Amino acid sequence: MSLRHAVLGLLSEGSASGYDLMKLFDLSLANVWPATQSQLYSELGKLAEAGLVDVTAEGPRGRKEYTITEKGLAELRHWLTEVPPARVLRSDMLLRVFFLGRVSPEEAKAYLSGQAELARKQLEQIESIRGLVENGTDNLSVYGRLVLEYGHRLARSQQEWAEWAQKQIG
Amino acid sequence: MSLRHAVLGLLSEGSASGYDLMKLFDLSLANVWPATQSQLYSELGKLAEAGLVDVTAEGPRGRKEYTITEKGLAELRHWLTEVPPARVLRSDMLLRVFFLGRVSPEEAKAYLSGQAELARKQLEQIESIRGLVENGTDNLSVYGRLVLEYGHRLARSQQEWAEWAQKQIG
DNA sequence: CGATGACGTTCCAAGAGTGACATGTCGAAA
DNA sequence: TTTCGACATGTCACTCTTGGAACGTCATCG
Repeated sequence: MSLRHAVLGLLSEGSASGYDLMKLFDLSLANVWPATQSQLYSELGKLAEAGLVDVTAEGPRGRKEYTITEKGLAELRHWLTEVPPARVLRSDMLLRVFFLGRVSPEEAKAYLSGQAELARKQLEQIESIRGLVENGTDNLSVYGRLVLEYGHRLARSQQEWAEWAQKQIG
Repeated sequence: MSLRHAVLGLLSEGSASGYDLMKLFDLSLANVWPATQSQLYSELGKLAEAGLVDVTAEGPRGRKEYTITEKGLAELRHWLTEVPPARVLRSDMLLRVFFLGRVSPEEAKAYLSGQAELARKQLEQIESIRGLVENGTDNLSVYGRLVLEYGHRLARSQQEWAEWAQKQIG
């Protein structure tokens, strides 16, 4: 049910077409709430039907510009302040750890060291992105930096954990 | 596609019925890969059809005991060692952070402090669970402790981040 | 002028996941 | 003996997510 709010959130920063939103998704929310093109367009349709957004302009190539309505804004605020975030952590990576006893200690260690390496790379990537969005005073940038910091801490934790976990084996 | 491997993983530690697996899920994998009863039973059906598990006994009340086959074990090992973990992080909690600019700084801070509190509680909970599974030398316990440690570090990171983030606002 | 690449939308099939409902059996305690 | 809680499986309808196909437009470069 959160894709709906992701879309409302982006539209609350300014009107956009489905195509625009796709690009926005890719460069801001992609790591937090991925969505495909087909999902986006169908969600926009539903949102319009529900009166949470309006089509406020039609451009060339059938372009439709969507604008959030008062009702949509109210829904967004309601979600932000009153709906408790549902935590559903689903981690393929951790699931495997449970069953590492099924393979040799060497293979288990290899898995964990692979994860450490992956986390290290991600850390680097985040640091490089950080430089790019250092300035930027729009809401999405300001709060996006908080999210980025979260990602940074998470990646560091993950790396340290994976290194620690390797030592626990064998 | 991972529920399938979660089930194979549990069955690799010993035969069990759907009902048994449900309980196992709840107390070990629940925080890593939640599953509902209906999902479990239908997955067991598919697994049996695919020859990755066998029904090796039928007990009272229609109980069916499932046992992993050689083919199933092979699939499990293949997944563990050769299939790269797909990382899909989807976080309702972080998604909201992006849009915190839509509400007042006070509300934004309240949200973050709520998250800090939640992480703190989770940390406590993990510490209490830790005491319970301290001993236990079966594979699920040994590797389960690695997962628990991950959860512990994650919760601590999250708490610290939420406290830090609050200070960035206003 | 023609090709190409970015723009832009819509539809569809299939698989996952959710939550509720239906349908019983068995053992033990009141 | 009735009733209750644990045991036990299965089905249904719905939503979410994925990935791809199909279709067409506009501007620009050679």
